[in-house]
Amino acid sequence: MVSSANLAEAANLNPAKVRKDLSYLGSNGIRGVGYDRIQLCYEIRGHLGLNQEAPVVIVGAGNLGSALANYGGFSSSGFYIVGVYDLDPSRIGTTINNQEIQHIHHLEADVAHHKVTMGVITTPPGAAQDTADRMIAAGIRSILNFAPTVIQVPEGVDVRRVDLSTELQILSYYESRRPTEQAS
Amino acid sequence: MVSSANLAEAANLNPAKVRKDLSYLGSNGIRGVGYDRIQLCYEIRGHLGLNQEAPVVIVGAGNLGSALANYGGFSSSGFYIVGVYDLDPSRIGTTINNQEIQHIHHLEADVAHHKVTMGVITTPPGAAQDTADRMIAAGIRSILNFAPTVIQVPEGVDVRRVDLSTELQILSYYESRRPTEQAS
DNA sequence: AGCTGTGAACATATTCACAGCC
DNA sequence: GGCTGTGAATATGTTCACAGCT
Repeated sequence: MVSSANLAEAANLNPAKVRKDLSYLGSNGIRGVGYDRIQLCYEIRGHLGLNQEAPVVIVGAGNLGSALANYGGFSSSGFYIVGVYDLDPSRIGTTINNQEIQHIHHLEADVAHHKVTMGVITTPPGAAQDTADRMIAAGIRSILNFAPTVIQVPEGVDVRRVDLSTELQILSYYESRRPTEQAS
Repeated sequence: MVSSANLAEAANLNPAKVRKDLSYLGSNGIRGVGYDRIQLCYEIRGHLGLNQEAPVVIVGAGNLGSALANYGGFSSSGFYIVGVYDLDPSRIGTTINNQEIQHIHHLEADVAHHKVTMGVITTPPGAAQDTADRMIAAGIRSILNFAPTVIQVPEGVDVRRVDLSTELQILSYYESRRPTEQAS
């Protein structure tokens, strides 16, 4: 069992906020006792839609694509990597994390067969738009774009662009605002 | 020149919010006209601390470390990569993006010499804590941790943990909430 | 005329504080 | 006794609306 005070401390939050937020998932705490960890995890994962495995494809088997295919948290968060695709013949047929890299022309059939709705773009910037077009034509409706390019998509397709340098900028912002530690 | 209405449209925001936010940087718009793009960029970059180059080190020259070292936006956002470090002899001496990968034992001297305050951890999870300890001992005060591990740091050191699967989870959440498109 | 800067109005988020249950 | 669930109180964030400058 875990109390709202425990959770609040771990997350640097106010206990009342923890309780109020959890109450939106339906009341699953026990008064005088706290929350059951197992049930709570299940409840939260359910609300986030992580209890059923979602199939994804990764296009671009460079360093970033390989890193994602290997990323432990990726598969453990309820995602199932249907395939990793590339154009470069020297990469095709090699394996990353037991995934054989496929030629991009396998994309359409795989997406259809596994009913894939989400795609990850880890290509060089120049290839990102073409990749997105191809994904969308194949039936993908949600795209995670790691390429440093803004891609155009039709109405109804959802894109999230992730810029890896943003986090460093945030860190740097706090770093630049530190009170200068000076001997007095 | 660009108006708050232009910016608001591009960012999917209310014009008043744009104006209010920009007003916190000091009033640099011209009434009846708008904001000067050049000056605005300069002003914003200045406030974010991106006008001076900040030195960073990357420890872990695997796929993710390599991807970061190559990442265009990384260096163009005002960061200067002092060095990329690893333990694996087969990686040391190879180059990524004109950076020769160094043995980790060069870390301390490089951090001191370039007055590095920020470090990026892209090691396997098992090595993350040791890496952090070593960075902190060398004088680093802000750490960006891509390894899927929670690391312990002393008071006064700032850590940001980045989980690459979080963005996919967010995308997946919206995907799961889509109104089901059904022929009527 | 057209757009900024900003107080006032409104909306949303967080915290308090306590009744209710175990 | 101890912890949840939640209305009421407070704090924060957003938008309106308009005076004031160019």
